[in-house]
Amino acid sequence: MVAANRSPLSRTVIADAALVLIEEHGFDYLTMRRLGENLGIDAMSLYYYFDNKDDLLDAMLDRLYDSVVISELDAGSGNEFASWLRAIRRMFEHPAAHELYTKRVASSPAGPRGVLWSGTRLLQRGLTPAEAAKAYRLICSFVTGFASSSMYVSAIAEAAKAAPEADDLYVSEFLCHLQQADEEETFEAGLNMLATVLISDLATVTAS
Amino acid sequence: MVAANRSPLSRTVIADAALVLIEEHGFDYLTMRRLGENLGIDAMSLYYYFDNKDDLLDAMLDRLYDSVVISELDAGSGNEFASWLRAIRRMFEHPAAHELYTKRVASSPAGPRGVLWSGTRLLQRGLTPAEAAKAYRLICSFVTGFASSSMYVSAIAEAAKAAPEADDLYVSEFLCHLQQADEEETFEAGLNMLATVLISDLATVTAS
DNA sequence: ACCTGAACACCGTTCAAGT
DNA sequence: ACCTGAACACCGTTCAAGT
Repeated sequence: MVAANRSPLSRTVIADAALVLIEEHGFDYLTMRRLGENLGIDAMSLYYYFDNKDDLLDAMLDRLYDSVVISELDAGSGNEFASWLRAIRRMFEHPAAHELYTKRVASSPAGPRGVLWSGTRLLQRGLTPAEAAKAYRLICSFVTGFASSSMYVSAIAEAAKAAPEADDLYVSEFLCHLQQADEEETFEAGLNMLATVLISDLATVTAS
Repeated sequence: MVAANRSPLSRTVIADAALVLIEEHGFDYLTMRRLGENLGIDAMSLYYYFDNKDDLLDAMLDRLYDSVVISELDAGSGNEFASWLRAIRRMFEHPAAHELYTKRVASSPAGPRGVLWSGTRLLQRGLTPAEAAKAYRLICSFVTGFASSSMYVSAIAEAAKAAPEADDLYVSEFLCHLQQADEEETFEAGLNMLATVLISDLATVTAS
């Protein structure tokens, strides 16, 4: 019989608990010991479910990816690709996402899943494999880069205001716009640019 | 008199030594204790030069930025901005760059330096402050995102080959192209796209 | 099958003390 | 001014042992 005061444990349950822990206290708060305590078990019991901490991180990233695919796809609308990219951007708003992604995407099952999904969509749109690869590379760079830079542009712009160059009126206005700009609007502008150049007319970019 | 068997210490000398340590052994190898040993001093002496480890990391990122600006600028060629972006991409080839950038760019002096430099260039090209802010956001997203994804695309594509979807001929060709594509050529395609859309004709993207 | 507890080899950091 | 060494409060992980 399972103890009444806690749900039965599994890799998924533990990974989700770890994500919540980070939501509440930040990435560095997550330690095996604290996670164990939070789940009501000895920290070392976690090694029954995971080989090591990296294995846990991989599972966490995979859970984040799950939440994207399940919730966001309005499949068949003809624009699933764009809405998937928007969902990825939103995924990166989770305080764990960026660190998990850069550290573990190469080893988590989430990595292949993302590439295969995107690649398939691009090929369906009629791109050749070579074009699709180049398009994927540019799109993925923009989306992940945009998401990461979201986290610190505002702080950097704030710090830059103290520099002597910021006495210049245009420069200081530039910095203000950097802080106040609507993230979603800017992201859409980027998607727009990518769609225009890559999908309907990739050849002009491809031809070096 | 300074001991003959080592150069006099300073923040700069120590930060450079830390960068070398990472080049040789990877990011996680860098600990205060190992860095101290490597410099021939007690690890705790490092706290005479740095408030804490984050302070050291900030200094390291600033040193990486230094190497970019000094070496790469063919100023006055009319295309300093593009060559600066290329130099940033090359900076990210240093095994410490990505981790330092994402962790510390918000607090290192390198952050403001980069924003001010880029902003000034964009304004000189005749963009309004609002246009320059949007352009900076998109360019910065692409350049940093491209640099980070360079580190793992190939590994992800390799892993994806094992998935059942990769039995499809087009998909497997797509994955091969992803691994074999010339990084520099793809990066140039991205720069090209940004320059075309943002700098000579930003308005069409800006107008939502 | 699932969990515990002691133990090991590390961390970053503080502080009083040395030259 | 520059450096040391002991000490503190942590880490991740292993392993033999318990139920």
